[in-house]
This record gives sequence, structure tokens and C-alpha cells, in this order.
Amino acid sequence: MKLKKISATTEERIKEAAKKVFVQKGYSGARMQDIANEAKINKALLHYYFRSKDQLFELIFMENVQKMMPKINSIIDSDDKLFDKIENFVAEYLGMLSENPFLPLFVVNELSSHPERFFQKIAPLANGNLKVNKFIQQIQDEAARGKIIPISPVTLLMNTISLCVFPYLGKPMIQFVFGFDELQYRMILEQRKKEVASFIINSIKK
Amino acid sequence: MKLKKISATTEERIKEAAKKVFVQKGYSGARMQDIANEAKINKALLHYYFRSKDQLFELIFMENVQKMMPKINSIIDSDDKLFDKIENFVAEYLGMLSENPFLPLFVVNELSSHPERFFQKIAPLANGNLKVNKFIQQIQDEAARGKIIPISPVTLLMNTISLCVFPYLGKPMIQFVFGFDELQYRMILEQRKKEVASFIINSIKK
DNA sequence: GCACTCGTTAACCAAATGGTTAAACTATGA
DNA sequence: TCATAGTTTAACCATTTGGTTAACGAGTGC
Repeated sequence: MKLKKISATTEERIKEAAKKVFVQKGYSGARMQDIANEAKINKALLHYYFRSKDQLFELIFMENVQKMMPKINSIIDSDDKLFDKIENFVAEYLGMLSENPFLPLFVVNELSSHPERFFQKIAPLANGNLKVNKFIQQIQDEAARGKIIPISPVTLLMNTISLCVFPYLGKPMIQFVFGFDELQYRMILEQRKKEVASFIINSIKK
Repeated sequence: MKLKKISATTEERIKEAAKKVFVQKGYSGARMQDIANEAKINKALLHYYFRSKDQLFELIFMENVQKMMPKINSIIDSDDKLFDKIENFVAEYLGMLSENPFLPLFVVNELSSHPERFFQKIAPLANGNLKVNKFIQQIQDEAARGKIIPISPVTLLMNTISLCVFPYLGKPMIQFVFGFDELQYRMILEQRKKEVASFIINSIKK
């Protein structure tokens, strides 16, 4: 009861190790032994803290997804002007991604292989849902007022997310095509923080 | 020796089954038994035709990647004008994707988890490499002539690929965010064939 | 010092899984 | 019809893997 700090540290170490291994190898590719090794503990201790692989995975997954949702929501649901909002969204989103570069692949994979697990656990949380309504309304208004070209809000949002996320998903492919090494690619990603928003705004501006 | 047709059919059935299962569950998620079931054959027959899981996977993977490469190359390396080329590229690429909607996730996953397997086998093939040089030159020329805004060729190409591929990778996520069912999403993807090129051209046009 | 609790470990277990083997089946050509 | 070669299967094997157990250890309160 006293050395709570130590046990908390162990739990944290496990979580970090689990995130690293899951994200790198995917659910079925990840071995409990890998995670134990990574956390430098006995495998049985994993099950002591987190009963099963399933539960451990779900915890890691949910913790990370839930960390992202509110941030995105707060921007997309703000009262900023459209162009500002796009800039903020891109900046915030790319910032988050550069701190969690492997999260997209993790999420996309999990969502593809076990959609039900996600829908059942995340969907019920009201705050889990993205609040896109205001954003959609805003785009329609701007188009009606002739400030931007007519564009389906869905298209615009999909394009924005695509431009932000894909470079993280397709990193190895892009590196291969262009022959970038790690450092070069990191610079490309850094540069995109400036480019992406204006690319989008350019394409809808009248 | 005579009933080659039957054995070819079996082999084909296995390949199709393998592609389906691998693409759906990923390498480590896929079970040889799943593939056997899918192909309606005995598991031992899998090993009779394709010695091991590794070899079967690699074959499926390579066959599919190699099917895509030449198509993309022929467009990107053509002598069309830039805007035409962008339109052709997007049309061809999205067409191919709509015929192989799960391929992107498959490729991205394999490339992320076993990059070496890919680099060693694909990279040596000269035609495996995308021929981006002419395309890059073209963008630089158009920018110099003031026909388009100055944009890094890498950025433009990355953005183009992002806008094409991401909707397939992020399908479940996007479906979830917007609440699309299968049919609606298929329509969205269909619509993008018209939208994406003009979105890109808009964003670089002067 | 002693019992008690929590954290940790080595050893173990059962199920799953990739892969093998030997036998059976089928068509063919001599 | 019979030997042969290719195809298919059921049964089997070894290893991997998630998960359990029982015991040990260290700190705590009495």
C-alpha cells in the first residue's frame, strides 16, 4: 500500500510497452511475451495487472482514441471562421499525429478487423462521436454566400482528414517511392504543417 | 497431366481464398485453416501447392503489387499535360482501388510490419520503382511558367495519393463519423472519381 | 517476531496453429 | 488391367501462445 509509486510505475511500464508492441505489430502480431520483455517483467505479471490480452488491448486502444476525440471536437465544433478553423484543425491534428505517429495505423487496423468492438464501446459514449454538424452547416453557409466554391461538406472533411492522416499510414510506401530516409521524411511531415491548410483553402477559395 | 484444368482451378481457388483472408485479417491474423475453409479444401493441400504460409503470402502480395505498378507508371510517365495527367492518374488509380478496395490496407500493413521483405523483393525490380522523375520535372516547369502556383512536386504527389487512397484505408472510421452505411459509402467513393481531380487542380491553379 | 497483503516469478497447462506423413483416390497411358 | 503420377485427405506432430498456479518475497501493522 505504501510503495504505490512502484506498482504504478510497473503498470505504466506495461501500458507503454503494450502500446508500443500493439501499435508496431497489430493485435494478432503482438505476443504477450513481447510486451512482457519490453516492460522487463514476467509474463504472468501482465495477467496480474490486465486479465487478458483482449482486455489489455482494448484498454490501450480506448485510452488512445479517447485522448484524440475531445481535441478534434473542440476545434471542429468551435465558432472560428471556416478558413481559421481549417488551419486550426490541420495544425492541431498534425501536431497530435506527430506525437503519435503510429496511432493511425493502429486505429485503422483495429477498426477494420473488429469494427463491432469499436462501435459497441465507443459509439455509446456521446462524447465519442465527432461533432461535425456545426462544421457542415458552416461549409454550406459559406458556399451559399459565395465565399467558397460549392463543395459537399463530406468531401471537404474527408479530403482534410486524408491529407493529414495518409502520410502517417503510407509512410513506408512513400519513403520507398521517393527514396526518403527517416530524417528527410520527418522534415516532409514537418513541412506539411504549413502546406496542408493552404492546399485545402486554395482548392475551395473563389 | 490431363486434368490440369482441375488442378489449376484448385490453385486458383486457393489464391483467391488466400487473398481474401490475408487482406481481411492481415498476415498474422490469417489462419491456414481459414484459407483452406474458404477454398473448400483440406489444409494439407495448401502446403502441397504452396509450401508455407510465408511463401503463399509473399506470392499473393507480390502478384497484387506488381499488378498495380505498371498501370500507375504508364500514366505518371506519359506525355500528357499536367492537368490531364492528374485527371488520368486519379481516374485510373481510383478505378483500380474500387476493384481492389482492401489492397491499400493490405499493402500498408505489410510494408509497416515487414518493410525488409518488401524492399528486398520489389526494389531490385527496375519496373517496381515508380517513375516519378518526368512528373516531377513537369510540375517544376509548369510552376516556372507561372501556370500553377509554386508547389513542391513531392507535396503534390503525396496529396494526390492521399486523396485517392485514404478513403479506402479509413473507410470504417469515416463511416462511423458520418454514419454512412455500405451503400452510401460506395456512392461517396464513386462520386470522388469526379471530385478529387478538380479538387487538386483547383488548389494549384493560378 | 508474526501474520497478512500485495507484487513478482518460475513452472506448468491446454488450445491453437503451421507443417508433415502416409495412405487413398483418380485419371491416364501402355 | 495395371503401373504410374498427380491430387486429396485424415491423422499426427512440434512449437507457439495465452493463460494459470503455487510458491516466494518484501513491506506493514500488530
